[in-house]
Amino acid sequence: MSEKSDFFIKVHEIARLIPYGRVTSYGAIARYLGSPQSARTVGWAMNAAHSDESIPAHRVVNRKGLLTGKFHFDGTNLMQQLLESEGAVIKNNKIQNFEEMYWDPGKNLL
DNA sequence: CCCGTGACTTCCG
DNA sequence: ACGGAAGCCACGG
Repeated sequence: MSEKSDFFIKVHEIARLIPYGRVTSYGAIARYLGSPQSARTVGWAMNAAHSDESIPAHRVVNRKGLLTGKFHFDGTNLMQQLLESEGAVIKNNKIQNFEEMYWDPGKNLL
C-alpha cells in the first residue's frame, strides 16, 4: 500500500497544531520527531505542505525567527503579513518578539 | 545504490 | 554581530 513518509505526515500534523499567534522552528519539530538533525528535512516536508492549505507554513520559521521560507510563498511578503496579522513584530524578515511567539510542539503535549 | 537538492543548524574567523 | 563553510537527514531521479 502506498504509505507516504511518516516524517512528512508528522511534520504536517504538527504544523496544523500550531495555535494562532504562535510560531515554531524546523529544528523544534525535527527534534520532536526524534531527529534534531533533520531540520532541513522538516523544511522539505513543509514544501510538500505547500499543497495543503490546512497547514499554516507561515508559522514555521528557522531557529533565529527568520522568515527563511518567505520566498517560497505566493507573494514576496505574504508570510510576513500573515505573521504580523497574528501579532508578530517582524523587522528585516526577522521576528523581533520571536521568543514571545515561540511555541514548542512538545510543550503542547507536556 | 549513487548523486543532487533543500523553507536548517552549528561552528569558525 | 556578521559572513562563510561543513554536517546533517530525507526524498527524487
